[in-house]
Amino acid sequence: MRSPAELTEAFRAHGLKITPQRQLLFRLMHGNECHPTAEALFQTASEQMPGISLRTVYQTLNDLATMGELRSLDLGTGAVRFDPNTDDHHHVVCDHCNEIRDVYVSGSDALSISGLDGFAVSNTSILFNGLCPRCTAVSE
Amino acid sequence: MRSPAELTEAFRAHGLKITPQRQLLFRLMHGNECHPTAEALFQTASEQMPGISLRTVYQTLNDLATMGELRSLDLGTGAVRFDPNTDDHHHVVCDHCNEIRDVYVSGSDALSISGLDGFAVSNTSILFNGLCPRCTAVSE
DNA sequence: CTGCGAATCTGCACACTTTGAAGATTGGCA
DNA sequence: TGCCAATCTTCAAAGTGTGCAGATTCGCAG
Ligand SMILES: [Mn+2]
Ligand SMILES: [Mn+2]
Ligand SMILES: [Zn+2]
Ligand SMILES: [Zn+2]
Repeated sequence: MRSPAELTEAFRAHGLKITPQRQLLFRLMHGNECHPTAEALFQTASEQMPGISLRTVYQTLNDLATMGELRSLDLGTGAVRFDPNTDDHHHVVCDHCNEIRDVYVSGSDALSISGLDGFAVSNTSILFNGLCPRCTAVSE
Repeated sequence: MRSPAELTEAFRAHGLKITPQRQLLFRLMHGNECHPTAEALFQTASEQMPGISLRTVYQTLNDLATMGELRSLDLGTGAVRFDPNTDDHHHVVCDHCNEIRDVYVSGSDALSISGLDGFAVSNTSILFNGLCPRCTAVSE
């Protein structure tokens, strides 16, 4: 996802309005590495802008995802998560505390895969589940 | 997942009761390759047993999943899907009609992965998205 | 073959996430 | 400055899944 300044330019270029709500979300998402849910962003946003609505958070995040500025991820944690990192990468989820980290995988072209016959695959995602370092330490 | 007869035995052995509802679901799931949702199974079950409740379908499927007789899958299609195939395998989902097929992947030990440091990974799932043969044909 | 009691089933309420729709507000331009 | 389409807020509702209470029934003891 581009910087708040660049996004502001891009929005203007597309004839979209620059509202304080959008600018706030640009800032909150830029460089955000914690893969927040809309609800989590709403909480944070509400501190800086009391009265902002959850609906607007959803709307803006979905718009940004449609524009390709961020990815929306269903990692099986109940709510969709939003990721400004649009690199080709994957994720690992802690089954205990839901912490999420980026995972980079290479060499996947060496996999031998059967069952995709006839399918036009447009996306491949690898999801790792387990316990994060903290939760591993606690539970032993 | 084992056969309805074997499951009946296993249930008895665990002190669980054999009810017509459970037996019906044993039959509906055995060898079922379409990865149905609880709601879909409820529809089918209702034809053969009018009055069966959706709650019981959920309950029974979850019990079977807990026993390891079937896997519950979140493939991002909105509702959890149930799979009597407990082999180590993955899935491809058609983004247009939601058809799901099994995918077998080997050679994943040759992948080079970074970002899992400290995580105790207990499960890895690969999800392919795209268009099934039928939907590919239609949309061209 | 009964009858009992614990397990199960049903029906309903509710939590949670996300979206639809209508009316109020406002950014951007004339 | 004023207009108006775009945006925001608010509220209702769809869709999935679970908790709970009371009705039913399976499995066994007598
Ligand atoms: Mn990420
Ligand atoms: Mn499968
Ligand atoms: Zn953790
Ligand atoms: Zn299809």
